[in-house]
Amino acid sequence: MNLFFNVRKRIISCIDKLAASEAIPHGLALDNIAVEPPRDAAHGDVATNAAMVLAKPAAMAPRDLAEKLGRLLEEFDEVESADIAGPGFINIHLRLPFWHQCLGDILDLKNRFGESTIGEGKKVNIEYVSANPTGPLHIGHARGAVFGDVLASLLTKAGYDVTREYYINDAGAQVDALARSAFLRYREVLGYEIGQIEEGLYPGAYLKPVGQILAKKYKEKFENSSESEWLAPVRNVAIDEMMKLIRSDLAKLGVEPDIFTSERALVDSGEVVACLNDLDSRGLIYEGVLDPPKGKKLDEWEPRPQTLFKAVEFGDDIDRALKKFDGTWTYFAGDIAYHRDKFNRGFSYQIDVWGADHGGYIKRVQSAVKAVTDNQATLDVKICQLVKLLDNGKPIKMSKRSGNFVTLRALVDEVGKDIVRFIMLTRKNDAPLDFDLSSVTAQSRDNPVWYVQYAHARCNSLSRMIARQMPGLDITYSSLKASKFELLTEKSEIDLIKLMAGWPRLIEASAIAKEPHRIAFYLNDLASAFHSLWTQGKESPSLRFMIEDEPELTRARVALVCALQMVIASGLELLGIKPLEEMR
RNA sequence: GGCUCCGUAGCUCAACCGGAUAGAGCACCGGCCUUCUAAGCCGGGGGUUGCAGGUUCGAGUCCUGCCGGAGUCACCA
Repeated sequence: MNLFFNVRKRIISCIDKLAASEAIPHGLALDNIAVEPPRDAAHGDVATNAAMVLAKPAAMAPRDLAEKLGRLLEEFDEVESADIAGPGFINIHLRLPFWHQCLGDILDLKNRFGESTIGEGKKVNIEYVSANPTGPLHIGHARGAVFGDVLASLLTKAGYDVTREYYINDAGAQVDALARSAFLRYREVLGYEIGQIEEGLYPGAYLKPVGQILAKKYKEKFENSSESEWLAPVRNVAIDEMMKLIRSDLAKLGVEPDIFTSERALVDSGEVVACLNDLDSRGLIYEGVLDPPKGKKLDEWEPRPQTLFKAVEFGDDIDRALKKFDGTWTYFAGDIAYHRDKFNRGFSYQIDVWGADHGGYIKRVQSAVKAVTDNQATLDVKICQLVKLLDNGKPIKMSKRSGNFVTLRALVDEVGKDIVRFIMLTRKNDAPLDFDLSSVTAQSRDNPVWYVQYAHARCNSLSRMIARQMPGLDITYSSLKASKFELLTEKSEIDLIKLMAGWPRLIEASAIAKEPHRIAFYLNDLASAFHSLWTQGKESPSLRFMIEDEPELTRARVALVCALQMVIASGLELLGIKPLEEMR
């Protein structure tokens, strides 16, 4: 399905032939042979460095080897020419019928076009968002949510068996602070004056409904009781309510994790203790004193003995604490157990999506994963950089402390989920992203969402036009599939097919690199090629899609547009975006 | 100071696990609307890929050292 993969097979068969004829040695390493589109389309459809890679081990001059390979490649029907260029590249031009066949394949496969098997059904766990259950999600979470969700779709399309997971940090001091904040709201409902909410608690109004739920559930039960009595029950209610809130925020964005795992449940079930006992039995835990960090902040440093994990043995910079001063587990201790738990659930391939502020935590967790799975698991961590929210070029100020920050919900209500999703993927994940509220809804070339949707809608507008102007022409799906593709001979038409033919390769490359943003960029390219072709019809009537006295040519061109629409739609589908049928 | 990420056209960014003459958009200049949505398209100028070395047939991409920016730095999550 991936044409570059197919050409690669051809090339390797040619290498085998050369080896069989003793022209080159047997068993040369083929791993470094690249088969890819040349940067400059004038160089051909497919280029390979095979001759350059093999030249040295074959003890031949690259160009001589290229010559031999090229001649053999030209024996294949679909190969028009195989030219030698530069230091020994082989540039392959494919014949028109090959591209016409591609178009037919796309129409046959519909939105399954682009599916790949490189994942080989391997289980992958993608953990993303994983925000503290202490309040509504904000705009920064939106990026991680979209990134993780689309990465999951992408890997699914590439043949992996993907599980989307959300880790609930419901065991630390933060949720105790949440409980205390909710308790204040509870007292507020009971008629007490709560005054200024103290530093360190959550002042947001979103906890008022939780206060009411508590009041309804417990009446005056905790009115005069001590914290040790009310903390746990209030905390449970508050966490439940926050998770409901978070789940509905995510759902608004079209994000629905497959499973939610609770940190507290891991602690309560003894998983954390079991995990650390295991490390301890292997001599990887000790009581020790860390050196102070070099450079800054020397003043507040006090050397203290702590329970430490030998992270250095597994690649981290220093050993890491497992217990806090009060004797409870650190977040890290829970995280070790959590990643081990994922491994025990069958995920030897794990991906975590984190915010930029957690970058310093990567080595630590990776070292733990190595230790705890005996190097049997791979953990990739993808970092999403900050999102800067702007309005007409001016930054919108946000402060989480005051409870005054732009929520994900408010953002989605303002511009819509599809736009949020697309814009979040208009930058590489590790680059900062500007999100300008005023420009993302603009209907112009510089708004990529609009531009891609417009291309999709334009495809429909062609069908409508045909129905009106050429009512006798059958452009049902089955008729389009049977149309005469050989009538498509214009360069720009074939170029469009070539671009579409690159979709499977793009999926695979994006999946390997774990870079879903490439899909958004590709869709932009596709849209651009189509808009260009469309406008060419203005100047050259022969290039129009609809030509009334040439029904067969028109049908073939509609088939081309139909295929394009399918590819755009399946790309948008991958991004979790609904393609628009018409622009309004 | 340690670690991580980033540094590409005036601006915002691409560049497919090392490939050929580094590409788009915006802005600027010049064209294209009785005709499928001009909400668009075409053309032009614009670069020592932060600097200096190294690895090799070949480096924006890999390695080392600097410069500049962001994040982070026992015990929080």
